[in-house]
Amino acid sequence: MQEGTEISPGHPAETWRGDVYAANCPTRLLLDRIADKWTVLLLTTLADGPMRFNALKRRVEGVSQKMLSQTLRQMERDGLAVRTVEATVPVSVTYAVSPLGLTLVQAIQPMIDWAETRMPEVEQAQQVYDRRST
Amino acid sequence: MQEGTEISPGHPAETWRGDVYAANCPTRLLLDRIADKWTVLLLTTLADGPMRFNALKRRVEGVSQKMLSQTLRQMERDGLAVRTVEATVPVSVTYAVSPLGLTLVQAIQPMIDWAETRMPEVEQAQQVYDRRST
DNA sequence: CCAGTTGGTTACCAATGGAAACCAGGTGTG
DNA sequence: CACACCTGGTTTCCATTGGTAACCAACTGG
Repeated sequence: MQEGTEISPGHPAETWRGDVYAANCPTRLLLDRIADKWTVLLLTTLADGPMRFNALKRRVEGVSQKMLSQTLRQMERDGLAVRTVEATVPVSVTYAVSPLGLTLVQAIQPMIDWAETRMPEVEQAQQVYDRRST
Repeated sequence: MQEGTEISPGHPAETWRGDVYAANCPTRLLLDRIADKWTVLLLTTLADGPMRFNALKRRVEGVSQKMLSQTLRQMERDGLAVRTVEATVPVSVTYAVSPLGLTLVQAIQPMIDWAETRMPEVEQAQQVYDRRST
């Protein structure tokens, strides 16, 4: 997830225009970064306001410390989140969404809304499918 | 991804209302299903029109046959895609987005649009980050 | 009869993710 | 001083996941 995510050099920009099919279109690149269990969750959580490392850990049920620090570092690298270290005692590290990250949160909001209204239909479809196939 | 994705029985529906934090809120459930490398890609590809198995494989660069069949089956179970077998020779299997799937495609469209316009900023952020930390 | 089409499944192996231990740096308590 | 405990991590180890490639079944056309 870290390596090989840069735009492959030598590919003219026009190659991918509109293709979700080509491996280097922007949608693929975006999915390479946010299509994991935690990034979207952390992004929306941070959208409610800046939060410290352990607060995030407590609030987002099920994140391991490892994935939390790993995902946050990646979000920082991608310019979606901002990490601030305050030299208090003990040291406190605060994470916040960047302006760019906020635009992504807004772009993802319709998907969240879809989940809230449509997930029951998905569950129902699963039940129908499972009953048919057993 | 197949097991443990059903709504945990015994959890009152009010538990998750609004919490992205709780493990059983609809957003988490949605992410459990679409936050992988292929589902979103296949969904948007199928949104252009129904397509046969091997056509999908050829068009979506990089999908293995295994993940293609696995992801399509899951999308069918979730009610997002419809699988149609025509008893021609050789047999032809066509996949299409369901009406429910189409509403999801529309819900993720803003995210796709974000990718098209904002990914350059992400790449720039990465370069700045990498230069700082080396 | 053999190659090639269709749409898969299976076996094997490398990479990813999660649980828990460990670490550094500092405070406060007995 | 020794010890427990807070902060925010990193490391280790193991289970699950995903990719590669081989195999399979059913049928056709040469």
